[in-house]
Amino acid sequence: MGQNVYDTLVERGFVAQCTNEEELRKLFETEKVKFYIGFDPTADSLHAGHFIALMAMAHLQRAGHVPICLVGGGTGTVGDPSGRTDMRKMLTDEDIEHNCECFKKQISRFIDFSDNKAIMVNNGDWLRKLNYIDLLRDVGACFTVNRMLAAECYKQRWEKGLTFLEFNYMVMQAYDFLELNRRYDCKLEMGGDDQWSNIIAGVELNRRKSNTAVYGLTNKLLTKSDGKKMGKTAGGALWLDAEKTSPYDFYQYWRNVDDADVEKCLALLTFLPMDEVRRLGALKDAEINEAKKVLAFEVTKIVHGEEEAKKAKEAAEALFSGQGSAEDMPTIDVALSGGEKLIDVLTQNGVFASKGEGRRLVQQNGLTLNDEKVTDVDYVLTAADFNDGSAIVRKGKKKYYRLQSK
RNA sequence: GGGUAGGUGCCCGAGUGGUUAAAGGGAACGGACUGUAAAUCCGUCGCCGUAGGCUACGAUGGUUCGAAUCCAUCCCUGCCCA
Repeated sequence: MGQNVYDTLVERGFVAQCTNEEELRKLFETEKVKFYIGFDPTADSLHAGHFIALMAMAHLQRAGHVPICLVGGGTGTVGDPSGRTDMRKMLTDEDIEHNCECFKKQISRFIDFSDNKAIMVNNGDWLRKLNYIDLLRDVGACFTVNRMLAAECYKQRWEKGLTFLEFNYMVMQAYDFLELNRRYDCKLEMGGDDQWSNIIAGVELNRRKSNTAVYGLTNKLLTKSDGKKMGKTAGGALWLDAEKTSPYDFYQYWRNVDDADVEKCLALLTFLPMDEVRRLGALKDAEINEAKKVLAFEVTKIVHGEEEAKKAKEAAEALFSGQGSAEDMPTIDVALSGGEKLIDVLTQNGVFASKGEGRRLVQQNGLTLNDEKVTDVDYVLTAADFNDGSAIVRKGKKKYYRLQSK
């Protein structure tokens, strides 16, 4: 113990920008700080990008501070333009509500809400009731357009145009911070580094309206060493929902991160002590695979639980070490009535997006059935392909599927 | 409202009457190499398929033997002016 959480966050690589490092550090020492992070309900699951924020939140909670998890039932109706080149899709009220519920469930898995150790709020509760004129007079007067226009987060939009609707996002988020400060004495807002403009807007609004000193802190975004965003898979985002990204795929994602990113990920995404993180991160060449295994296991454990993490790990090791006969690969039921073409079956079950893709894969030697390369595009499945009712299909090098005859 | 530049495949972006399923790049996918890494190299990259066909260049109509390319109307976006 003893280390200031602020330093913990710095040491683990979370901190990108802070409004006032010295005062915030002091604040952490002198009181239980209520702090908030907002999550806009843009989809029905959180993803890897949110996870890093949740980890930061968890570190602070472990240090005795109180997280306020805000789901953006109000701000979600507007859509944050920060750093984006395109306008966000407008969501229906039903979608927003549904997504908020999904977020709440997921957040509850990472943050301890027992005994008022954390608070969950929805900004729709206050934003949706606001009266336009009142808000303009009360809050709008505190912002100058000149300053807003200078904000970094809109730069991307100068080419494409920014709607007035989106331009207001910053005002709403700033208002959230003011509201949370009034309701809960919330003194700190955190968020991804892309939120910096919105966060300082809130800090300034609090000062103007309440003459209150509050703070802002941004987390580094999860990027690869080459600067590209991390947490993207072929199918899009790396979701925390097991239905959208299976624990196995989730495990594999981290198992395969670049060498250069392993240490950073261990620090940000696991609770391992830093000396262990550094030890693992220092491993070289093939050795670093050990670090990746630890990373994948630890992250999967936090997100999906120890059971699932073990299963994912075992499945992966079985598949990659020898001939895989693991139970945990995606299973496809096949009703053999004679004449089923392998490609058709796999296409129908979404393994290929189209038959053309499957045909191509076979032509390029990328499809394996029970450890034998499939060379015939029109290969027809027979009972002989199934051992004990199942056949193993491998797509490319790493993707396995089990066909099960019924 | 006026002027002007645009809307092309997952994304960016060339193309301006036939040889264009549409250059180039990125992403993605497969192969080689490896450490289930990166980098690199090779291949693929609308759908169905033997040929061949079908669907596609904002939308709808039209001109033409033939249109992403020409015309009309409409929708959307940027910029400038009001």
